[in-house]
Amino acid sequence: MSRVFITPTGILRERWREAFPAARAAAKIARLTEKVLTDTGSLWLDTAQLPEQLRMPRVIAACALGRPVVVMVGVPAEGEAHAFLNAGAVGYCHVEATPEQLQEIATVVEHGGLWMPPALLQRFLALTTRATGSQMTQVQPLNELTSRELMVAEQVAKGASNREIAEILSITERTVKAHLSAIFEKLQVRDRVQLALKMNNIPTYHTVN
Amino acid sequence: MSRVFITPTGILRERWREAFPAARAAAKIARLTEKVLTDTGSLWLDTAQLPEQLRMPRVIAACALGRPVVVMVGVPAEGEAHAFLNAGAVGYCHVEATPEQLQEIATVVEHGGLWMPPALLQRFLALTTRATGSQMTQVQPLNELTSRELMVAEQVAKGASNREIAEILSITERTVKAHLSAIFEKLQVRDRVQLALKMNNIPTYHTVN
DNA sequence: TCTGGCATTGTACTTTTGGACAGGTAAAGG
DNA sequence: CCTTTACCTGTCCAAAAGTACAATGCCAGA
Repeated sequence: MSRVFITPTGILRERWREAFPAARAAAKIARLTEKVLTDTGSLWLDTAQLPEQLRMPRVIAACALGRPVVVMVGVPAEGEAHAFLNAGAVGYCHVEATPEQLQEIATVVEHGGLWMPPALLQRFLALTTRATGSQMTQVQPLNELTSRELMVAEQVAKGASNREIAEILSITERTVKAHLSAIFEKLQVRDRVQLALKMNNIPTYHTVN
Repeated sequence: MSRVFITPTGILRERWREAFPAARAAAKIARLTEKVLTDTGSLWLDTAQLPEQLRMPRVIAACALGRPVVVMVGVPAEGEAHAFLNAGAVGYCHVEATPEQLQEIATVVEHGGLWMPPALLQRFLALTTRATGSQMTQVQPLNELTSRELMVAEQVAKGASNREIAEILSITERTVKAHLSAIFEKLQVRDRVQLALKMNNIPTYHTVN
């Protein structure tokens, strides 16, 4: 378990060292040694001094390493937080966070949690609730589906092929098709792509146009 | 620090005790003693056997106590997760979660983090992204796509057929296919359904299994 | 008991999709 | 000028998806 800080200067800040005496620093992701890459523990990305257009690529690159990534920023911004977390980061905090906070955050993200400033979290949840609130009604026609049909639909929603669905439900590929035909009819979609999107509450080509 | 489980039966499940040997159980929030109320540690609310209309009030009541609340459900549902977390809960998991998972979750929420199943978290973030309209978050290897390929991919993401895409982009259906082949290769998906899902930041069959 | 809905599967057929192989053009850069 | 890259198209083929028509078995409710 090791904490690694990616920061332009390549030097650990005082508070970082306070929080994690064993922490290491690197100026670039490319500089990381094999050993670090295979290790566990959180990865901290300092974007405070980074030009804006460079931040997202860095976050993505950091997340690609497979370790939980916390993005540290100079000025917290909601939109940016969205973007980074959506890109795979699991933490978003201020560069000047106190050592105690840093430790808390590390604990959280290293155990599979998500951390961001409480105020931001509040905003996040409010937003998603609103987003789904309006679309909850769209899930309604799912009631028309029989239990078996629903199982098929759920698999399609995850991108499974007919063969895979047949395998999973222990039925013939033919039967899967039969269910699908019924589903298309009931949900008023024309193919599996639109079904998959509908199951995920995503507007499709024909429902919007 | 104590963990308290609110469950209709008032009896701790096997795995809960395994996870937290010192845990306590209560049938109702009103039954909680003063001592418990002033203590710290997480509060676990079992809603599996609870009628639907009773759940939300319970969650709200539990959150009012000021301790981090984890809601445990029998059947995870996105809309419900939203609602509960928005009501103040900071954890959402299955009642049958393993002791190890429970411990992880406790660690996270007791350190100010948010915990929910990874797949759900994905959906959450994707949703907020769409809700806020921050398009800049088209992440991942989408960078590798050429402009034309991106146009095709975006149409697929909306559920369009090859013929429709050809029409929209004023090219041959054959060309659409050519672009699609390139896209599949670059994004590591096998068909248009998985592409559509990936474009919408939704985990697919093979990426989760 | 009869009926209707559900689940299942079959054969046969059409459409759509995706891949293999093989080109052609146009723009950008060394 | 030559190479690379993106873009576009063609033919051929195979697999997957989807439809039409038909049939069987189960089970719950009238």
